[in-house]
Amino acid sequence: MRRSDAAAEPKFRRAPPDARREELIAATLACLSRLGHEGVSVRRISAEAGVSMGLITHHFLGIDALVAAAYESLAERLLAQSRGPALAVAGDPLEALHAYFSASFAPRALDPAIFRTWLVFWSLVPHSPELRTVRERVDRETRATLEALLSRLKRMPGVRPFKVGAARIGLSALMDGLWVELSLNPSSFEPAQAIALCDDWVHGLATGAFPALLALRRAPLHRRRRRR
Amino acid sequence: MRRSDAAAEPKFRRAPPDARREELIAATLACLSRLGHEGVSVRRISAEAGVSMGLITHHFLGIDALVAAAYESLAERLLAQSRGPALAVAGDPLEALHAYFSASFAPRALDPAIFRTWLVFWSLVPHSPELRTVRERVDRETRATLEALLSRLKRMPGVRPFKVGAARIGLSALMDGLWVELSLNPSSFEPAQAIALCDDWVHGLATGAFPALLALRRAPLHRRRRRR
DNA sequence: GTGCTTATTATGCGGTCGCATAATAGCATG
DNA sequence: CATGCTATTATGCGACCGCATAATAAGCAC
Repeated sequence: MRRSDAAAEPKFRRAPPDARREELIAATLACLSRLGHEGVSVRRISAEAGVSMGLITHHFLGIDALVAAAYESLAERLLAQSRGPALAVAGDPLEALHAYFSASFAPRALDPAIFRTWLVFWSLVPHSPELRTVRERVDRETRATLEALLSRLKRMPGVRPFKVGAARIGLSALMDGLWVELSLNPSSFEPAQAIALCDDWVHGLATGAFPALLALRRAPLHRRRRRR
Repeated sequence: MRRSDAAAEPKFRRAPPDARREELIAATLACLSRLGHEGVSVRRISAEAGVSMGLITHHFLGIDALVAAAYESLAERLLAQSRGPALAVAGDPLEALHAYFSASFAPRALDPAIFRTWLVFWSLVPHSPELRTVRERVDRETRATLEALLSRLKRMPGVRPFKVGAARIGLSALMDGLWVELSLNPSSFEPAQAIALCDDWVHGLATGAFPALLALRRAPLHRRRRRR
């Protein structure tokens, strides 16, 4: 094989660490979305990335750190996809929220593969400190985004005052629940209905239909009474 | 060891199939709640039950059928725990719904082990026809329960008419979302707040705060128009 | 008791897993 | 063109996996 000596192509390419890390993250997401929890495997992920197993332990502290990085990557992407359209609406807070809902229930957000991936993350949260850390940061961003939108709504004239924090809990729960059901059983209802239910919820919030969420004027401390 | 000949205890006991099946289901639930998806293992489950691996394939068509049976067992138990208190309230539909919420967010329903188990079921749904079948039946029962409660509410004087089916979708999504968040992060809010949010949602529904859920009087067929 | 049914166990096989360790080679630097 | 750093591969090891198959024995009918 004398001829190949000169044109011998390298047996592997040496990539800058950051690029390699991105490749591994992409491969991880591909495995998780295709195989679910069975995709969490050093062998599978490295094969998907077209590299050898050792690279994972070399570029990450371990498989858990890699999965956590993948979680962060996907979560940031999804958040950006929902937040972008919402923040693009400058005026009416109701429309901004509607844009957020529409983007959150767009087809690409309802891809079953994403749900499969998410289940893996959820099931790893209790056992993986790295994943829990990432999740806390991602959660904080998501909360901040939703609370910002709700705060805009609250400042709108004619809107009954409400507790932003508590409202965010309810709204994100409603959205998550709708997303889960739609992911598990796409035929159970239309995405448009999910959006309408979220819009309705916001409407109820704005019109003061939720007694427990109303921001009541607090009495001065010395006048507070505790029911017994 | 002549002595032991007479008192030789049996090497195993022969159980009636139904009882053995229950034991295996219990062992399965124990493994799933303790180990999550790693608990789905013929070896682990049979060890947990104190029997040999072969028994699983003997009493069930396979591991998938066993897991499906475990899903059904747990789901029925949880449903009964929530439905019982709700149906025990004969009078006020609002109180019946409140009882349903209270039971659904009681400590035993928020056990992290249950969530871990549930994640396994969810992630198996796409791949296991048996599990999907069971899930459809369980879902139908849950839907029926909630819709019955909502129908009672709808018949209450003074309550604005609404679409029961659509309302059920929203309410169960809200409940599921709250349950997921609480299971993932028990310290993010109090169970009592989850109950209050559900009560609020029902209050909004009853007072007609949800435009898209209002049961509008339908125009006669020949007068229907489709917007373009 | 005796025998039959079948619930139950024991064992082996091929495969994949994570991990550790040693060898290799790309590539920048001089 | 030589050299060193380190990204990368290759390989072996022990453990666990699901599955299949043959052997065993519990307990009921007679």
